[in-house]
Amino acid sequence: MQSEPTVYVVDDDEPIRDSLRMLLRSAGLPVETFASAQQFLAAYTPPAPGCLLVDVRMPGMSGLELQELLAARKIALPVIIITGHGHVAMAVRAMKAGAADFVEKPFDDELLLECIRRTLARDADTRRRQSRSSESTQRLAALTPREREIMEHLVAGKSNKAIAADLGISARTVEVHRARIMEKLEAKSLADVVRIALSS
Amino acid sequence: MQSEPTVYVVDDDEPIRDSLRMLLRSAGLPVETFASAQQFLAAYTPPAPGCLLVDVRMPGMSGLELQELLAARKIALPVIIITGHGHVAMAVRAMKAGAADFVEKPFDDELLLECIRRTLARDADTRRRQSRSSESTQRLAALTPREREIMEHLVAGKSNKAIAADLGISARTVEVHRARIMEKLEAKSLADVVRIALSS
DNA sequence: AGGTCCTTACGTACAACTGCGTATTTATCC
DNA sequence: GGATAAATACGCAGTTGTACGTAAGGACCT
Repeated sequence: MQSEPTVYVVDDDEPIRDSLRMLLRSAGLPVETFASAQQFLAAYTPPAPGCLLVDVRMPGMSGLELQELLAARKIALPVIIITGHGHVAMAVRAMKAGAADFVEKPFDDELLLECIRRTLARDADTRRRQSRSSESTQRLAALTPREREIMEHLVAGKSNKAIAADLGISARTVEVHRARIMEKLEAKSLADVVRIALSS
Repeated sequence: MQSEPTVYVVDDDEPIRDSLRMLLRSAGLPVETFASAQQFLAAYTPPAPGCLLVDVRMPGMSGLELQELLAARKIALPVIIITGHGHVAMAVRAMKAGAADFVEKPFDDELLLECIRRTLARDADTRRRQSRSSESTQRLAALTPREREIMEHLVAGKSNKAIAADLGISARTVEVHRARIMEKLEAKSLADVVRIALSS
């Protein structure tokens, strides 16, 4: 069960949270608001799609720290940084750290919405791509160590005979493993196997 | 013959050009300076490696415009933007447009050097990766239309027979094409063909 | 007229796929 | 402890797929 793409707003200033919630809701976007990075982290269950709208200056964990923490945990939720007193160095740092955008307060409602929509669209796109590759990863995980070993030889372009010689086993055994690999990967041809092995 | 990675400095202010040239030369980095974007464009021969150090505010073409022009021409030279009077929106725009960094004047010499070294290192890395993929592209370009068509069927996992049936030709012809494909791509196995076809 | 491309047949040799049968080891569950 | 499943291993035989040498014809472009 995967949830709907949601805009997660994290800001310690309640009036701002409320106004953002109104703005986003009126634009038809699902919103959840949090008063701190900790609250957000407690509630967010990866890898729910959407994007994060976070203020830089907050008691406890700052927006930039939250961004870095998500990156360290390999959570690919795009982050839009909002700031009241931003300067260039901070913006550059955030963007280099992978922020989707960096917006100064006071912001124009329409521009912010536009920016959020673009970010959500890119996130959806990224997730579509990743779901395909994670499907490959899952199938690969179903292989036994021996099968994986033989698959690597296959992808390297070796013949069954050569693999058998390399591993000191009979060609027949390689064939059996090969058949199992094709079955587990749902591959109908060697080309499929190579594609799946490379796409993980 | 490929040139050495060079730092291309573009700034209309001569004292700054000179001081940057001194700084970079003393750091052992090859430098070329230009007074305008046009001068740089006239002298730069893609895809020479290195990085571009460019001021935002210049008569004629601005640094940001130059950056966009390079992107439009698909010239992958990393760009470091320098500015005297930058603001956050400009920095964000430059970074979103793919700038490697965005530095405010007056800058710290050591920090700038560090930033340039990182950018050069990343550029060298990117070029290594791309040279491998462009090798594939070149080989693929040597295929005739018919060979390319058959290669696509092969990569899709079809057998010679199936391809022959699809194209309404004899299996032997497919074999001949297949052999030519392997030869031109310098592939020793079907797995190699798939890899090359996917890596382009 | 020569070059490249696309096409084909015959025959030989090797490689791969499949079904069927067998066997050992290890892990897991009752 | 015994049953069961999964992983690993091997052989034979038959069918299908692939590789390659040789030889050669038609289309098209320069």
